[in-house]
Amino acid sequence: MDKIIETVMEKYPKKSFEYAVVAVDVVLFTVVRNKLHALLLELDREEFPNMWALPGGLVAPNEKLEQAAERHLRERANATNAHIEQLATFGDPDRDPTGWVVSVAYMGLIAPHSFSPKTSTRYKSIEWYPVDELPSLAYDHQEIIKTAVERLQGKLSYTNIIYSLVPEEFTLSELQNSYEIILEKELDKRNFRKKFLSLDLLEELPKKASGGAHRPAVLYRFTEKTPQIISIL
Amino acid sequence: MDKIIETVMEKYPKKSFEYAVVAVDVVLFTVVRNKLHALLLELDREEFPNMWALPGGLVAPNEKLEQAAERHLRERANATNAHIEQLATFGDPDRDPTGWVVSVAYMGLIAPHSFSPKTSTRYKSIEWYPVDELPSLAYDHQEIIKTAVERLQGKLSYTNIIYSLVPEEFTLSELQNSYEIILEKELDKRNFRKKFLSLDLLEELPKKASGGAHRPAVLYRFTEKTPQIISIL
DNA sequence: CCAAAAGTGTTCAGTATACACCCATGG
DNA sequence: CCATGGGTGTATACTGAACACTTTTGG
Repeated sequence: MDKIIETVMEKYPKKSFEYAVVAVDVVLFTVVRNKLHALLLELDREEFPNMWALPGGLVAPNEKLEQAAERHLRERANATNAHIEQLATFGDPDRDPTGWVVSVAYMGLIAPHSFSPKTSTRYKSIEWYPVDELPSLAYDHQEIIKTAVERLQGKLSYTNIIYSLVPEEFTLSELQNSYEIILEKELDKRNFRKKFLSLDLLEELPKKASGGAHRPAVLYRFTEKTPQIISIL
Repeated sequence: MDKIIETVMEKYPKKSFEYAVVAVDVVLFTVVRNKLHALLLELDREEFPNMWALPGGLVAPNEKLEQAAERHLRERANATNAHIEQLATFGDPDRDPTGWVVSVAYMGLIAPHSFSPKTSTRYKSIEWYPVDELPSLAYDHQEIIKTAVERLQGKLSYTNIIYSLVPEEFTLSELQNSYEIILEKELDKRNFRKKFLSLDLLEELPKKASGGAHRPAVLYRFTEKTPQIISIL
């Protein structure tokens, strides 16, 4: 698989083609340090000095788009088991100065600390960036991230996908906190708990969270981790 | 522009490529005869005997994806002024037997009778088909239509896009009828009128609809035809 | 005993739903 | 005068929003 990609890379021309190069880019989100973060790679190319980009790359022939997105997340960032879904496709002729590259963007969601990003070749570094403090971004990746944030905010309100952004076990306060950070608004604690527990998506665990100088919180777990349409907030 | 496309068509190989061919396909919807219809073209190719396909075709280099979608609607079906938005991208390696074609699908909405489809070369005929009585479809166009119908149903409920599916002037009953057909459920007349009029999207016209053996209905018009997020039903 | 987060119910307002009859017209 | 679709109001249930104090723990 990688051999094919390298072959394509060598042939990658500098100008427009009659055929397009098809790429995938993934906006991988997680919530840490009270901010929504996206995973970014620092480019090591002269055309883009000190610029960052989304994890992604070419799609191989005989490869499905979603598989390509998963593969690049794995190869570039060592991330597996993220929930990913297609976001939108960006194909403006001038979006990549090196030629006609049509990029199918994906949104990925992953629980914090569930993998350790490691730099791959061709990149200087890999970093989680808060989406409101992004560095200088290559291509149209700024626009892609903006689209992804809006999609995430929208889907939080009518689906259960939050399950892929929190750890296996979590407290209701942590869950509420994730919503507040992503939706950028405060929620009422009593209303949130009442509503969320009534949805029957969670099971209470026998143990409790400890660790602070305060009353221990009950730990919960999602009973089902498959996407569902439900009115949440 | 067309010359470039023909050039690409001639080179269109029979097997996989390292570069993909990028195409657009449009699911153009309208509501007529109490059914949701999609526009289809009858193929004239040996590989697909008696099969139908969505209007669409290749994207030219230096062309934006959405422009390509509009152009193909125009060239293949003589349709202009449809509201179109990107739906999803379909890129499975085996979705097109002739090679690796990545298709960016669009959803289009157009008022009934607002254009006259005319057959272009390379197609035997062009026809509106009810989405629940589709003919045999080429490629993965069945799946694309299914995705489009679901998207349309979803967006009707939280946006004002119905404006692009009804004529310039319409009665509230016609509007309600469009909702009922697409959402596949009956709505209460009094509640529908109360709700819709309270949204302040419509203006009443001085004239009335005539034509039946019954009381003439007030005609309305959308005051604004730009997409908005609003809770409708 | 103090600080910190966990946990818990009720009231109110606004919105969604259910429901039935008279009106204006053409034929 | 009759068939057809147009047009109207009220009562009830439900849901979202606002709001403050007690509990449990660690230090």
